Amino acid sequence: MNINYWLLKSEPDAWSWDNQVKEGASMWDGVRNYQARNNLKEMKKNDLCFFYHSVTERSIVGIVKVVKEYYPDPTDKTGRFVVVDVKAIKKLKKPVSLDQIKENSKLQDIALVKQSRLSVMPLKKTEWNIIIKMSN
DNA sequence: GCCAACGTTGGC
DNA sequence: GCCAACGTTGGC
Repeated sequence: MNINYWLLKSEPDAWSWDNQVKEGASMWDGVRNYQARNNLKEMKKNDLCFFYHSVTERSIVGIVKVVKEYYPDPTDKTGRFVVVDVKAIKKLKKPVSLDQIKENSKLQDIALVKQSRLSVMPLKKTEWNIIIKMSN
């Protein structure tokens, strides 16, 4: 099985890692950007995503797994956007901060660095592995 | 809290 | 279909 890797951003004030853990499997809703939506549509069951806290913390804090592939976002009246269901898998031993990511020359291509406003982005396996290493 | 970057909307 | 105006995101 071929797993793909992603990064999901959330403002911890709106939806935090702790919320995700408490909730178990839950919708990743509220995406209102087409590029991000297209990424959601690409996600397959069992794909893994980093959970990133934006704004206040600016760190990757945990890993979630896609447990249900995309379907229409019930919070979207226009019917244009979608959600996936994700579930918390594990917390990183050490959060990996945006600063650390920016300092790593191998991680300069990810959208977190290049396109700060995108909230759902793909990661290469190599990038995923580097970040995993940084968190240990 | 400010503001740059950028995506979206809507008038033309 | 262009582009100005506007709204939002997120780093600083």
